[in-house]
Amino acid sequence: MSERRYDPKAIEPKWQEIWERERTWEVPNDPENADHREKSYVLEMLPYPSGEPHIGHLKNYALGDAIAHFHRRIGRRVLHPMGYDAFGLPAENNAIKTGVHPRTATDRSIASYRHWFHRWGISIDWSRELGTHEPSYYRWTQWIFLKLLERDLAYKKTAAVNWCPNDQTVLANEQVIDGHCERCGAAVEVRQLEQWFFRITDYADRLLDDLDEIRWPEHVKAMQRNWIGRSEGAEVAFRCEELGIDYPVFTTRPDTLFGATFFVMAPEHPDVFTLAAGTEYEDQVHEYVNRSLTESPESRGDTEKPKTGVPLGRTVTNPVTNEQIPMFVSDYVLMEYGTGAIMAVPAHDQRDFDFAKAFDLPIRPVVAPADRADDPEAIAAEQGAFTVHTENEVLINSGQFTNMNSVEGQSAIVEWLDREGRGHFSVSYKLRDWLVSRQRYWGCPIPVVYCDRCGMVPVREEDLPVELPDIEDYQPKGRSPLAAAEDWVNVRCSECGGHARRETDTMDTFVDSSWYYLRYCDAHNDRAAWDRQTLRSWMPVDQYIGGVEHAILHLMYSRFFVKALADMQLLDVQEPFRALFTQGMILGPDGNKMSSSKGNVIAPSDIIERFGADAARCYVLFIGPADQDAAWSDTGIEGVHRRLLGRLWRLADELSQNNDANAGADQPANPQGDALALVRKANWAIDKVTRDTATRFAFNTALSAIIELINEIYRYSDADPHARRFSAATAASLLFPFAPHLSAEAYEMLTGRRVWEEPWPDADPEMLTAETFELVCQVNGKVRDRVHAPTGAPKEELEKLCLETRGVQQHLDGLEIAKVIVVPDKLVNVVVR
RNA sequence: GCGGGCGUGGUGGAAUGGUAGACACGCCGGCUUUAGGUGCCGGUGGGCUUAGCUCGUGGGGGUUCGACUCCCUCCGCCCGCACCA
Repeated sequence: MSERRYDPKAIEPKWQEIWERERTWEVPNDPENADHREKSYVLEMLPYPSGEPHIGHLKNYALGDAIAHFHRRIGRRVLHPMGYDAFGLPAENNAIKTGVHPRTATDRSIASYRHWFHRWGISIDWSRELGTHEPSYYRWTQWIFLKLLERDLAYKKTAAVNWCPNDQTVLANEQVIDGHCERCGAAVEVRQLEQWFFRITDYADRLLDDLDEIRWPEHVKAMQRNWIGRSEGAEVAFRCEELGIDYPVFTTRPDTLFGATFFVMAPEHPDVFTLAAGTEYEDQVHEYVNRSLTESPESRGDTEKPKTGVPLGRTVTNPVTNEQIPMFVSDYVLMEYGTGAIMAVPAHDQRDFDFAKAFDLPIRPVVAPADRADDPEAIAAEQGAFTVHTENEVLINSGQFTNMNSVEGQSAIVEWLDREGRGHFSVSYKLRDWLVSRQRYWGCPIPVVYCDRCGMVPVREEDLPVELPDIEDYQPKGRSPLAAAEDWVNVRCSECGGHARRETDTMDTFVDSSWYYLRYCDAHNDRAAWDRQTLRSWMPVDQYIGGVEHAILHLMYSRFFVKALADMQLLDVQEPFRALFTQGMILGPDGNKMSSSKGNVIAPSDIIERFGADAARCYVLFIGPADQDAAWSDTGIEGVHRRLLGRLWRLADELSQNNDANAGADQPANPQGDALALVRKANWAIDKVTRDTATRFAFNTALSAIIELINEIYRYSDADPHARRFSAATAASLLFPFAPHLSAEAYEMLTGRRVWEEPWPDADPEMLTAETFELVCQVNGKVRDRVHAPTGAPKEELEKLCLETRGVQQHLDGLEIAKVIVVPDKLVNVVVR
């Protein structure tokens, strides 16, 4: 007789075929909301198709799928689609190396990803599948670009931009990490180039404020707040009398204005040469500025290096003291923040202090702790008496503002400046406009042409898409490879019919992925990017799941898109992703990030081959809290394979052999003894798994509860088969979101029904409590005994039971009982002296 | 420097202010097996004078009848940002 055993290779394809054939996970659009079920849009970040999916993808989609399945079975109408972020540099770099068209390599990868998502049994509505590189998709990416252009939210300007010499393209600020290209790691250079930008800075305040409205992890919100970098302060004008020019500065500490003893400009400031012209420092300034501009952003940004700079040979007037203070140029002042010039307050700013020391400039304290305000000399004697902005500081050496606390002093000084016309309240941001043009081939063409006569002309909507032409040479040469496609570049102007040339830059791929979740809602619409009514029936995404690496880029850009499109009355939400879950990484068995160079890569295909998709999916969720990193363990997945899946399968196999007509799979009516204990355990598991899955995404503890239930069914091997069958069917039902194939198989064996068509089980409240419980008996907070007590017994009875126990008696010896705390149905604590 | 988070057995980790260590890995033992593996059952924080007692959640302090959990403080680690005025 051949041994019957759990065989995922037989089970998994069987169910995958059924789901495919019956299109089980497809969900129709319902713009009129005729279906009254609550909608739920569950979405994992779309993959970038490169090679084969890795273990991180498996975790991402196992997570999302568990949520999607759970939502379906609690009665929601679930949208769970899939697509591919298909434009981008890796495919293009591969094309340069191999000559294979990026589309060929990309489509091959997409086929692999699609294959594996099926093989993993992810419940996707495949009817909505899309790739951002398909003209039917990027036609609408171009349409959105034109909408932004119409609203002046897309614009072109010459600016100092980050240039990656290796990838031969510009990069967005967000794509520069420590002065290096986030993609290839080459040191980034600064170049003056004409580029396309999206005006995301217009949305800075709304992007900041609306973070309060969404359920996102605190650290992701913190990163976005940090990146937007809003600071409140004042803009103050410092006048250079010799040239008769006002130079505004931004400061967050206008209360320290009396301590501004010098003035510093960024090397990029357009006026530094004008200012230095004719002074003794003219040559030195030229030399210093040229050196600064050629220095790498990385070494310039080094906060450890000593302060350097050159005097400009001019002075400006401090508007409150009327003193003439000297002007300098120094590379610690950044052109891109504030006004590119600062007032320097060396007594209260470390950087200004360092500069003052290097150049022997006066350091004048103007803020002091309240208890030392009468001793300005002592404060002045202390080097670097830096302060923080609190209610406990007062202004000193500050004219009419002296003795005010620094908070009221700040507003008083700003009001005074305002009255005098020397300054005003102001807000500054770190956020810069989003640079979206790239000098590369494999991206969405920017839909504008440059007419010899009319200048820049947007492509007409009816002429979209501007299709990406095939080219011979993908090699970037400092301009887009598209520029060489002469047939494509040269066109007739849609305005005047004259000669025009196409824009040859393509868009940053983050533009493509900033709106894909909108397209899923109405994926086949060929008259519009989406129907507003249809969009309203699905948006926003109720649960978004992905890696934290997209905390700023993708998640900020998508929020900007939605707000801009909402302002154009094209959609009806203000935020794309109502809730966000950031999954932790799966590390190699050695605890390091997986990389082929370390040789610690676990390939999903091997794992699926050895243990099956269900085991792989359960293991990555069982390994630890899903938002935490965790190291892969081969023995760990074996445990899930054997102790969870194998044991459940054997139970189903054993119990389904029993054809006793009485042994149905529904909850037995009046269980007694072991059967009762088992039925209680099953209901406990229902309650536990439901709460862990619905509210906290604690899949690790949900799976633990299912394992406990299965262990219990084994332990009660002699219990009434009906109770065992019910418990096993319950385990299968609860396991379905995590291990859909085995669960479907086991559930069918036990009940003859399809588990995904069953509602999520409800715990029977009667079965969640027993008639007795174990009363914990404490003396002074220490457990001294335990005793069985009737559930719901009055406090007096519990107190009496506790005091009678031997363990408690032994610790009461000769002591006086001061107090007795009773927690009903739980414990009694006797406080003695 | 600023912001976010973390610190519990040999390991991954459990624990609405109420029995610390669920569940799993590993290890030990038993049964089944010709054997190995599989399977099933049991044990497994440290110490001690072991019916029990005692110590124990990074260190110190506090609140509380009771603290892994709340507050203060120090130490250590991880992540993000960073001459941002």
